[in-house]
Amino acid sequence: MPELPEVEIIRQGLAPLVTNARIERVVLNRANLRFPFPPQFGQRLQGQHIIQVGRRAKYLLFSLSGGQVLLTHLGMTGNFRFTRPDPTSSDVNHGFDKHDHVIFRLSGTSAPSPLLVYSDPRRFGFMDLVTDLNDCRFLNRLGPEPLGNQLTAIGLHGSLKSRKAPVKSLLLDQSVVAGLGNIYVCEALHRAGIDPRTPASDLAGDDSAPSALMDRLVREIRAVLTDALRAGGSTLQDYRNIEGKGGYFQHSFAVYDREGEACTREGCAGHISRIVQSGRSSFYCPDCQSLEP
DNA sequence: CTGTGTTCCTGTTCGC
DNA sequence: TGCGAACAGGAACACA
Repeated sequence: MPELPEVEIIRQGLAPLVTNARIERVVLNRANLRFPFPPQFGQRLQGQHIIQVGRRAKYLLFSLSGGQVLLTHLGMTGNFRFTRPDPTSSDVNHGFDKHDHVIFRLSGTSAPSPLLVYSDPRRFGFMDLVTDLNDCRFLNRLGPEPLGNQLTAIGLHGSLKSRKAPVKSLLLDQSVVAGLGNIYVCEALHRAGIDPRTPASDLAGDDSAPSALMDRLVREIRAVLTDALRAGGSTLQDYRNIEGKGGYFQHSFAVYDREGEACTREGCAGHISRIVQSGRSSFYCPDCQSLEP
């Protein structure tokens, strides 16, 4: 479940290996992932050079020499790796498996193999070829990036003050804050001492200025993402960086997937609860995450 | 517009 | 041991 830190780690690993490389050939092993590939997807990529690898929210953006952008979303289980089929291997699948859906053959790469493979068992990921980044249905409605200075307490206050839905649900909404997923929303709310069920408008308060708690929330969102980045992301089952290695931030989870375990906050004797909000698990400590702002 | 529920998909885990 | 059910969840979409 790659969220912002995991996608950013992949971007950082991929960028030095593919920047300035040429896409020689693209092989699609199926017609669609979550969505159909765009028409002539492979042909339109072939012969183009990769100018740079960027990221917006959980999207990877490969800028191409022809001016277009290859947009990829990893969904739940999407991943990139380089592979070199070993001709002496007895592996009848030549190093590929049934979930390797897209193979990019590159030239001019410093990677150990010219074959960049996109695998995605659950196929929640997708790819698109975008002509105008300012007119892309996937990017148009995205909210501010939480790292950098786009996300502010004032801005978040403005987005949440009129909303009655639980703050947990809204932080998962990519149009409110871009790049958060279930893990980091749970962790940020715990760090900020906010109950995930709190109506967003209660958190925002009546004032036109952001509350201290809103300020705290923004700082904790940044902090948890920064900590996760530093740890190389979180690996539950699928996530791997471009070198095939997992991150280790999962060992620093305070609440996520810790139902029944002791709260790690100093001085708190609580135990982590799991509830379901909008069909998703929320993990929190009932003792130190308050419903009252 | 807002909030909620459904849907897609497969691998893993759990209960009987 | 085996089998089906439940679960995991990003985000588009449908709906009230």
